[in-house]
Amino acid sequence: MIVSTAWPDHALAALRDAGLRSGGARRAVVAHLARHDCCRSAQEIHDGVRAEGGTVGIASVYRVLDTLVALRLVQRVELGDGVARFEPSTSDGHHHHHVVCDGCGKVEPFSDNALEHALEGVAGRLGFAMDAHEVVVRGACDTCRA
Amino acid sequence: MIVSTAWPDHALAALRDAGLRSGGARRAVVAHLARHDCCRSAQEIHDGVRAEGGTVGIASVYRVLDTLVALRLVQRVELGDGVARFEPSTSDGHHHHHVVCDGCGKVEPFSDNALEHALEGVAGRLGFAMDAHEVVVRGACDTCRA
DNA sequence: ACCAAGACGAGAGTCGTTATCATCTCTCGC
DNA sequence: GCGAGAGATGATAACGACTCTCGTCTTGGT
Repeated sequence: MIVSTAWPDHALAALRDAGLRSGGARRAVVAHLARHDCCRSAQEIHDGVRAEGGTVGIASVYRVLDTLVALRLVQRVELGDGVARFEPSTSDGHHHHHVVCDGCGKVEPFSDNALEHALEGVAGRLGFAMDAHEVVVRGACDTCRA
Repeated sequence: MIVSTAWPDHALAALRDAGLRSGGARRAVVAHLARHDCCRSAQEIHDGVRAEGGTVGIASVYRVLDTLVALRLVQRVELGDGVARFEPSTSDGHHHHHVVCDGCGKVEPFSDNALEHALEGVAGRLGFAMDAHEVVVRGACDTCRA
């Protein structure tokens, strides 16, 4: 779950390797994502960067996120509230999923090997070359249930 | 995967049990869902009902779907394209998930016991009372890969 | 420093979804 | 069956997330 501290460098290097230039918006979005490694919406990123003095446009945020997703540097996450969220994807293939509490809206990450194995089995059985998957568990957290 | 042929009756009965009335829009949406048991968007339902001579408003479709989801008669599914889809949820607890082909957009349902067990294990470990979960597998189907 | 390609920001536009409100209809008590 | 009121419906306006467009600015190579 820990995003390597080298992630922003890795991401910027990958952008360059892809033949893309280094612009202010890209740097700002990458830096912001690196500081908040779980589930940031485009709006949150936009506001966050602005709060730190940057002047990125919301369009640029979406553009940068699009690029990062295409390069598999960022994973898009949909929690069912109509807002796409984004988080850095680690290069070592280790990733996590999310539980959402219907009561308080709290989001918590988790990872589970049995789950990953089951998904690989399913993909193989169906003749799919799985290159991504998303799991969202919904329920009531212990405090909301009390 | 097979939706019981009794689903529409079950759904209408559940609506009544919840103290709700039987209006034309509810019957039309339930009937349409029963005929297409996998992944229908609100727009598709609206168009489908209209094509059959009904006169439901799009607002009513969303309202009815909202009600059905709240009563757990219908499951909301997000495949990542910004459109919410809906399908009947069987009363016996048996449900399915979806694989989406990034190449041709084909959607296929699947179900897997190991996956369900893994999810239950995760929820228990986190202290969550899981009452729903959604899994989307993304990849290339065998024809798109060839 | 110059220049072309590319990146950027602002704002308009698109589209799925939700809220509003006046009208209609179902259900219950008579 | 009938009337009344609560609830359901449909058209439309409003909303919000996201995308497109376009003119300007920056980057990186020369």
